[in-house]
Formats: sequence, C-alpha cells, structure tokens
Amino acid sequence: MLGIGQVSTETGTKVQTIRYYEEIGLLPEPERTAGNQRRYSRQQVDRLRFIRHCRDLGFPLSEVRALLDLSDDPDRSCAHADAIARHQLQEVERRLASLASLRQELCRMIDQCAGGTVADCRVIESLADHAHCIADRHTVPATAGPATAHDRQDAS
Amino acid sequence: MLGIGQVSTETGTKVQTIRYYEEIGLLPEPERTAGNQRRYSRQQVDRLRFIRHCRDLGFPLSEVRALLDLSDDPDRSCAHADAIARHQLQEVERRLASLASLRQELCRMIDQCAGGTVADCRVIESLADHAHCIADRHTVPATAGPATAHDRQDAS
DNA sequence: ATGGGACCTCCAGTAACTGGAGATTCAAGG
DNA sequence: CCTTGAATCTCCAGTTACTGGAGGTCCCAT
Repeated sequence: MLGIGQVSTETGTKVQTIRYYEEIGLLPEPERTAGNQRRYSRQQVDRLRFIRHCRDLGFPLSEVRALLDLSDDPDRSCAHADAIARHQLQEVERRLASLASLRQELCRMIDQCAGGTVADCRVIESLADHAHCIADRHTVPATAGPATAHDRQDAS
Repeated sequence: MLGIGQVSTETGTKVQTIRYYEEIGLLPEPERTAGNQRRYSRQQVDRLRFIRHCRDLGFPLSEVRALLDLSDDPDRSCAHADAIARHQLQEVERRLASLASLRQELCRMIDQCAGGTVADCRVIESLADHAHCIADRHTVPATAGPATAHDRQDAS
C-alpha cells in the first residue's frame, strides 16, 4: 500500500489531481489509515496510470471514463473501445492538418519581418488582415453562425 | 456604426465573447446608443478581427494583448512582435511533433485490435501499459516533479 | 517526545469562453 | 402611433481539467 505522495511521483500525477480524479469518480475511494490518510493498492495505481496515459494521448476525461467502464467489464466487445480510439485518431489528424497550416502562416509572417519598426512589420500586418490567410479555416463564414470553441484549439 | 450582432456575424465571434473581450480590456468600451446598446466603429471591428486571427493561430490571449500593445505604438521596433511569433512557431512545432507520435501510437493500437472482447483488446491493453509507448514524452519522470498542464494539450 | 515533512479538507482561481434568466430596446409592419 | 418580435442589456453560473493556498492533522525518524 502506497501513500498518495508515492503514487504521485510514481505516476507523474500531482497529489491534487489524484484527489480530483477520486472526487469525480474516476478513481475509487482508496482505503484510509486510522489517521484518515489514503493508502493505494497496486491495482489502483495501475488504474491511475491508465488514466494518465489516456490523457497523454489526448483523450478527454469523458472518453477515459468510457474506456474505464469498458475495461471494468472484460466480456463485452471491444468495438466501442476501438471506436473511441478511432475517433481520437481522427481528432489528432484534424489537429495535425490545422497545425501544419498554422506553421506555414507563421513562417511566412516571420520571413517577411524586415526588422524595422512596428509600423512596417509584416508580423503585425499579417495578423491584422485575414485576407492573407492561407487556410480555409480562417475565412469567416458568411451565412453560418460563429465558430464554436471546438473549431479552434487551445493555446497554452 | 454596427450593432454587436452585426459585428458578431462579420467576425465570426459570439456576442458573449465580444463582451468578454471588452470586460478583460482587449477591446475598448464602444459607444452606446441612448438605450445603452453597443455601437462599434470599423476600427474596433478591425481590432476584434486581429484578436480573432491571433486566436485562430493559437496565440494565447496574453500574447494577443502584447501584440496589441505593440501595434498601438507603431514607432517601436518590431523585434518583440517577431519574438512572439517565433515563440508561437516553436509551440506549434512542438505540438506537431507530439501529435505525430500520438498518431503513431493510436494507429498501432487500432491495428492490433482483434475485434474480440475487451479482455483481449489491444486498445485497452495498450492504454493500460505505459511500457508500450513509443514516444519519450510518455515516460514517467523518475526524479522530476509531475508533468505540468503545459506539457499536455487539451482535448476537446 | 518532538520536529518537520507528508497529509487532510475546503475553497478559490485559472483560460477562454458559453449559456441562461429576466428585463429592456430597436426596427419594421399595420 | 402602436405593437410585436428579434436583438440587446446585465448579471451570474457553468464548462474542462486541473492548480494553489490556508489552516490544521498525522506519521515517522531521531
């Protein structure tokens, strides 16, 4: 049985995050010592490792949850797990494509920067003007509603 | 002068988001009608367009703010703007590399799925075991602290 | 027995929005 | 001029996936 600190260093997960996963029901409540401290079994550590790996692969927690439910019931068909993985692969490919076009545009912007004053800086100018965009995704939809948060990615 | 709804459809930005940008000081407070409704000038719409374009390119709002400050003062050197763009490019390339390795791993997982029950599904198995990982970034740091949120990306 | 690190709970905050309630205003049709 | 319905207003709560801190308790080695 491991303390939460050990589990944290072993899985590369912050202590708070482990407690958070417990709170939202991804991890079962662990045993406690007489003094109310969490003690984790190997099995629970593995489960956490599973979650972390999924997260590293970009799965949202909702899908991690689905995968966990699946693996809790090993007699069911794995078609669903496969579908989730395929969906995630699609997502990843979508992002790859979009990032590649961003990269192009950023490169172009930087190449054109003359190093003078902001007044004639192409970086700023490029950013000010959508018309220079390469990628379709940057064009403003005329008829449809505004882009959803889903259409963009998070920068961090 | 345009109402907030026109600005919204023209820039592909939700009405609430426009108000949000105003609230956090990215957009100046617009004029109001006698009845307290916002009226935007062309200049303000352009500023919003700039912000949106930056966001589309993956710049976080903090960097958008820096860029805006820069472009508000056109006599300064553009070195800073250039640096921000280069930083963003680095980020994009980091993500590209990481996504490419995710893609590989997901493909491998899916290829190995036999279509049987969960018990012998390679998707689940792969996710359960870090040891199969291709990419270094999935290895757990033994000495260092846990990965920061920055190290991962948001799935949506 | 004691000191200091690890642990506890609870709460607030982060980014970047999004959604809704309930009230008001604008613009077009009658 | 009046009505009606869409657009807008403010305010507040919620989202995702955590992160950080305050203030207090516990465990273990010396």
